[in-house]
Amino acid sequence: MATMTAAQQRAQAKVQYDAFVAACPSRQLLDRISDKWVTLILAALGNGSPHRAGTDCAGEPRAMRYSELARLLAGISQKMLTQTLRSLERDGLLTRTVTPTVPVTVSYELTDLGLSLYDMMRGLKSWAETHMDDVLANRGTYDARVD
Amino acid sequence: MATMTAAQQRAQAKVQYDAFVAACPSRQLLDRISDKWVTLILAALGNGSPHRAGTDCAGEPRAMRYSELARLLAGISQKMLTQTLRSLERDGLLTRTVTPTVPVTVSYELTDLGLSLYDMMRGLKSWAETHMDDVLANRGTYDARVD
DNA sequence: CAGGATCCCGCTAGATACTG
DNA sequence: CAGTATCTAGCGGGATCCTG
Repeated sequence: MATMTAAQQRAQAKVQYDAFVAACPSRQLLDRISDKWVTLILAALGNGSPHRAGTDCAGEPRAMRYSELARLLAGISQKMLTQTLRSLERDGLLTRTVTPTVPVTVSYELTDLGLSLYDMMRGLKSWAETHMDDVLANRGTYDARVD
Repeated sequence: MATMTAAQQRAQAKVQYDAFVAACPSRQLLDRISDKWVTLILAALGNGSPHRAGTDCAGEPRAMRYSELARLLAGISQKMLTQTLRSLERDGLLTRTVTPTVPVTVSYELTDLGLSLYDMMRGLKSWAETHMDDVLANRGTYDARVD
């Protein structure tokens, strides 16, 4: 059993490190918002429509129905839409309201917490719009230098 | 060919939508920072060490060597470390300096752009620390309600 | 020391079909 | 209308081995 000292100890240290990283609030936040559809759903519910090319999103937060979201987020599959909405509901970022009409009507709306997250996303957005072209420019020159 | 109208048109709309989303600066930023190792490398170079449990990161930005980063980020594989550093260099977020000693010495340091991104990450971090416990609490009650 | 080259595996997004 | 169930392929990421 003397052979496990070196590699094994490193492996264990790694596990502990990973666990620590996973417990970090920033990491958890990133895991949540880095999901492609999460941000789009937030944007949809946050300003009444996902931002489109020309129109600079000027809507107000409002509730939306399942089918409305599905239409707005053109590329999403039913599975991912449902799954993402569920997880957001679970985290208290939005509310799911079922109205027992025939057929049933379900609507989704951001909570205060969800709105707060949406606001922070707009901060991200402004950083992105300020600096991403620099990044892309750097990327271009880097790629050109390789040839 | 009359059978392709419905499904096919939706498919095309989806492709265009996806392309639009991919071109969005916010999306590109998210794709970059949502990478697990990117944020950790940023944190490491940004304050002299990745934040640890007790010590509330109070270091200063400084250059680090490859092996130093590898030791600090205990869980990372060589492959991912190299790969991530390369992509960050490509984007102009850090510089890679080779000193032709024997054996070679390579050091990495954040650029101004990289520091700016690191600052924004700290904004994220503060949001996370303020609100993530709410999220986790909601998650707990939601799970309890299901039983 | 710093990194390139391969192989391989688990996860998950997506398509399809069905239902209360 | 608003989902659920199932199956599958693709790929990100890790482990391992090798080099200037």
